[in-house]
Amino acid sequence: MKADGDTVLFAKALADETRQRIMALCCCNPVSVGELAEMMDVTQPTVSHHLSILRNARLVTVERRGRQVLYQVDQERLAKSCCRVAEVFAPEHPVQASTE
Amino acid sequence: MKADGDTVLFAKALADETRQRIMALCCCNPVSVGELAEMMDVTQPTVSHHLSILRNARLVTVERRGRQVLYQVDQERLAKSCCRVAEVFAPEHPVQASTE
DNA sequence: TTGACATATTGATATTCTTCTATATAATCG
DNA sequence: CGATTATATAGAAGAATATCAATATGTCAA
Repeated sequence: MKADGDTVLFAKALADETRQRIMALCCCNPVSVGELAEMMDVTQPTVSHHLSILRNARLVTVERRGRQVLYQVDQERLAKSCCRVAEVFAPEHPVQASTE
Repeated sequence: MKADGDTVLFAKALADETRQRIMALCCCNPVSVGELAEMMDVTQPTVSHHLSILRNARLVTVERRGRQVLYQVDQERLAKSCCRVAEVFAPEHPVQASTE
């Protein structure tokens, strides 16, 4: 398997401490933007900005609930991206089964 | 498993197209800095700079051979880092066995 | 429709990162 | 040692990114 833009997009989306904190907070249940901003020491626009990057990399799912917008990590997608990175850069390492 | 600086360091090291190309070129056999620079359209200092970042994240191993320095992806370390990311941010996803 | 609330977008600023040229360090050979 | 080759480091310029305040957009309730 060869590298392509996907692996770069994925790594860039992951390559920020604030984004990783956001992802840790909404890895296992939907969380609103406001809740995220409140739990972290950054402003709401900053959270929105990071969420848009995560959305772009398809690492989160979005669900509107009234006036709130709930975000949650797309665990399957994230796990697949991780596997893909391993397949590309560590192809000889004994590893989980590929999905292709 | 909780996130820590390691996952950020790992993602940042991976988050550059040039570095991913370097890693693809030396994923499966040792390659010298000069060879890398020649195969890519960047200068030798640029390659050295990126290699130092990869070294810092322990994603490559280094071996001196005469005056050349050979770099190679540490596949085991890379695969483990990938698994760790999946464990942290997709803990509920059915996945490869953890090493701890 | 108006007012209140939740999120997204804009624009500005500061920081971080990538890349280059120039130079230093390290190793080998005559 | 001095010359040559290979890699690393330093310093600077430009691009990309993170963050904030201000504001726009969208949604609900009265």
